[in-house]
Amino acid sequence: MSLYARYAALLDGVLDELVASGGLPAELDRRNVTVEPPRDPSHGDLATNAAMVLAKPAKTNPRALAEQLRPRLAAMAGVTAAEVAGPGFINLRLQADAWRDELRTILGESDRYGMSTIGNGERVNVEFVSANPTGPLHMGHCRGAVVGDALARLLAAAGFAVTKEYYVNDAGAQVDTLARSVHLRYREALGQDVAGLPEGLYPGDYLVSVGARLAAEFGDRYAQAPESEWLPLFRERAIAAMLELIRSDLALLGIHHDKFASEAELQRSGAVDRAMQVLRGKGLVYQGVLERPKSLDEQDEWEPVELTLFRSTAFGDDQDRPMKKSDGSWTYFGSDAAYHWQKAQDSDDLVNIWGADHSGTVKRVQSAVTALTDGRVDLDVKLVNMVRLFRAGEPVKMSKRAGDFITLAEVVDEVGKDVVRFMMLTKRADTPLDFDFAKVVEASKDNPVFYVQYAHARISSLKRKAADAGVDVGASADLGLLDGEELALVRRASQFPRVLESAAATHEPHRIAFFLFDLAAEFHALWNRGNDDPARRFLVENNPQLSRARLELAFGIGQIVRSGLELMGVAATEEMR
RNA sequence: GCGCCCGUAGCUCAGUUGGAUAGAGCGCGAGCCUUCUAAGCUUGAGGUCGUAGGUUCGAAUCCUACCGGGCGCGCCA
Repeated sequence: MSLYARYAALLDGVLDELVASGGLPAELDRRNVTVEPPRDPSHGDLATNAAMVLAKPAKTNPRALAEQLRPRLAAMAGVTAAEVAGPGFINLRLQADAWRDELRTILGESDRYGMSTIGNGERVNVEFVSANPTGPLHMGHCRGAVVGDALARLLAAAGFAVTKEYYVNDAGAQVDTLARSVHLRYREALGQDVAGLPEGLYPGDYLVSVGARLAAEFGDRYAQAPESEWLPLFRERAIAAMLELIRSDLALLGIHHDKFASEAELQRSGAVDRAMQVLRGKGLVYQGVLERPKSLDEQDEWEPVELTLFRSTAFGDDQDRPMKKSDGSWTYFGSDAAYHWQKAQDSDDLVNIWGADHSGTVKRVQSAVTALTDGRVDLDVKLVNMVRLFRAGEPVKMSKRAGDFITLAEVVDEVGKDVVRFMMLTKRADTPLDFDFAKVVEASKDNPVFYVQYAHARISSLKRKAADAGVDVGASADLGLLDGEELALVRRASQFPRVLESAAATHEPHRIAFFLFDLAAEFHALWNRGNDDPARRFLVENNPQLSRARLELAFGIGQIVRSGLELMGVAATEEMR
């Protein structure tokens, strides 16, 4: 258990005592009571806002309550001083040994340190990527893939039971286009002159081998046949091939989904019908005509048509949304509503990672989830903004036509999985991100990937060099030899559990990257002292005891860096090359 | 016109889900180093947190209204 959690529990006990002795009313809401490291280290090791939060419901003022709490907190184990400060904070100073104990805890718990149980085993479904199965993944998908996977790792580390899911949009018009594109490649493979690519078909070379395989299997059987004879077959084969391609692209990033859910299968199973019946039973489905869209110009044509609508306005959406088209087939939203209902069957909470261009559809799906689960399940949609690609400062030009885009595989091939993953997490998901092929592999302090990896490599180098310095890493260490400056690094590292919990709770994996950068910076600063003063090095010549203690410190920091990188899905390097 | 997101140092961005004197990197200024603990180090300046109100012990954070930017807004996916 981390030090912060331990003192939070102790504080809770003190509040219980105060309630028992009549100093505080019972039944106070303590949820907002925190035990945190003060921003300013001169304020001590820990600070609590208990007096400020509880004063009003206890019908007293913060300073008075703080004075009441102060002696009791000062008497807690390991506390050397408690002072009331500012508007009613209580600052605690701990024995220096408290941080030495925390270092022992880090080393003892190793990769379990910081793992949390706040998830309480709740089932969370994280749906991400879900790109249409019509081609390889490109950079537009990359960020969502990394953010989703990192979030899944975070939630698992925070004690949630996580399912990673991919929704395969294999029921719309796009997969028919895919099938026709493959049919063209199939005829091409048979030696027919297809005379250029018709408008609207997918041009990518990745379909050539799919067509060739079909030619090898079926010969010219479908070359002249009417579309109705080959379309379903070609569609099925093409989708399977594209999913294989997508899976291998994701594998390049170390990403593996637990479940691939098919939209077509969902429709065939009748689940979409059932979802609509449920909504109809709640009076939320009706036949109606939508207003003319506001985005249309005066001269644009528009025919009012009666449609099957879901009353999403009852849940805060701007307008009701069609579930069925006028031809009787399902809209994308109709399927999606049922799909989310399906996910909600065995989930307590849902998370979707979507491109920011889908922001307009969030509310209708949330409305459907609320309606179908009677509010039991919450859907959080994380919107992921675009990645702008640069080469040494120059924007990489990409035209949508002719399949001229940078694929995920190309990027991973050029800079490596770990660099891609780390960079995708260096900004909040909902803001645009610049990705410069030159900068992300630069070996300098400006490059956060390098900077964090470098810290870990330095620590790993100590392991290799210890023997040369006559230090036995197996021997016991006297952590009493660590000074305040060194213990400050432990203080920083010990915030890892709190960072993990907040990142998991807010669904914001980038917080881990920022924490690791700060920790690495503080570590490098301490390391650099050794440049001027050899006595400040981690391995001190002719002083195995001191070296031993400092090694423990370094290894503890290394453990946190490793754990953090693991959450991001980034390998910790042992050596820089 | 409506909805969502964003607005924090010259630039790119964090900000512990309402806490104390708002942080980091780049850039800029000033020193230092020329090394094998390597791909520099130390330090300084730089802010009406878009604007104006409100909520309260306390607001960059929550509410309202404006200003500015992005995305979206037929039965597409």
